[in-house]
Amino acid sequence: MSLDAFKPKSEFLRVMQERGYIHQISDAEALDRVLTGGVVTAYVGYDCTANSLHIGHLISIMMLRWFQRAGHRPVTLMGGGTTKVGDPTDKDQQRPLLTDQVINANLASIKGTFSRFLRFGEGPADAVMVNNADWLEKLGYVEFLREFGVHFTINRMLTFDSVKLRLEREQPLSFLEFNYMLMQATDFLELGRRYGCTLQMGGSDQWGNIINGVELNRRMDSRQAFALTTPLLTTASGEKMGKSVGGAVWLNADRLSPYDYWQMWRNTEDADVGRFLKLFTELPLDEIARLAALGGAEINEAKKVLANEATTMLHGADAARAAAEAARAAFEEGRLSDDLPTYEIPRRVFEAGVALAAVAHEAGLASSRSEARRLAQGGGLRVNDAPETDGQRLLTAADLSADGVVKLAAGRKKIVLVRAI
RNA sequence: GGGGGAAUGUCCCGAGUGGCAAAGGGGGCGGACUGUAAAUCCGCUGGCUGCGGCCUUCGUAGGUUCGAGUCCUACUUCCCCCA
Repeated sequence: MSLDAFKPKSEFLRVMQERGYIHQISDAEALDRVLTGGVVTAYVGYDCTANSLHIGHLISIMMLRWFQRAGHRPVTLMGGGTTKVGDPTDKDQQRPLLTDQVINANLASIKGTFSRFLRFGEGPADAVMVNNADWLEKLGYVEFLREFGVHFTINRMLTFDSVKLRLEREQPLSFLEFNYMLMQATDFLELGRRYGCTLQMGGSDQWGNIINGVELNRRMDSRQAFALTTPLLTTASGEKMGKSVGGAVWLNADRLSPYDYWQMWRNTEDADVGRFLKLFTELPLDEIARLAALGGAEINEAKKVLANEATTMLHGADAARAAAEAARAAFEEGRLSDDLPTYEIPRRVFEAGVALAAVAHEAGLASSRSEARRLAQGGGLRVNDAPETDGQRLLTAADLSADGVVKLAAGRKKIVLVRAI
């Protein structure tokens, strides 16, 4: 099964292959035939453990987008039901169980992201969003066991990585979590029955879970279904991708500002530029090849294109332009811009004087006051561009500009405007 | 059922004669060098602080001791050997 020699005829698989989205396909030739034969329905599942998706989800969202562009129907499956159980894949221990309220709030908060990438509606290739709580919660335990449990052997389940790794790492795997893969498999079956869905996509870690669904479709409904997974996204230096100022790269603007999102892309390593342009923008391949070939400092132009394109897709052209301009002003001219992250403090606090470390902490430049003091001592904290090694130093009205703003920076790239109100 | 081991800084791996805020890595953050890159070198990496200190950490709960990550008891989870 050499995918390298595989020459897909379908538009969708051709794009997937050219742009580097494919890690494994269960039966590439057969899937290719189905895709050239008419409209196909495919789904990706998303759990609701947080109130925002993050960059790790973006690659699969882009796949659904290309899928729709090729004339097919994407389904986004929200794991309202499966999140109650928790996917043990890649986790050393069970996560705290989430309540219905939290799960539903998360689900609502995530929904908006998809509408930026996919066209939803009633047409044949319009995207559909479903929640697996709709069918999973109706199932009774004995019914579940009799209907689906008979199709799974413990012997086989123990061979899947999600289970095997936990056992090998000497970590407990609860019976609750052990059921997760059955639930995901029944999702695939249910979507096959409801929407004629025959393809499930996801990250490479989902391969085992997806294959279970493929087999369940065959055993129970004699439906031929397919699995397609993407490679794990890492940077050229081997890091797992998904870091930005202070943590995960969230897709919701209230968790990571468009400016910081833009910055994350702008700081891509040279060696990743071409790969990321292919995965996270829709620029033509020849244009990407040209950009990725830029040498030396010129490749910074390619990084800006990447940041502009990716930010536009998620947050819109206006937000992307504002982010690009704020970054240009801050880094290329040393000017301030209103689009830089801002933190507000009552003016009278400045008049009384506040410890620099306290402000730096509250404005998000350090995770504690102690850390802010250490940052200052190490020479990484700047007030209005002047290094300040004493975290105890008081900020006063004298530090404010005419506009009532003081610029704080942690390192070269983290800048916050503290505004007196 | 019996016997022997293991759990450490809430990111990970890991050392730890009863005096320990606890060695060393990795990761992360900051500095230098650059191109807002990589590589390299250097520093920091529990919280609060009036900088004199105070508080909270070594699977969980008790106990011994002036003092416990270190000793004792019970419990939880995992590994190995015997049945």
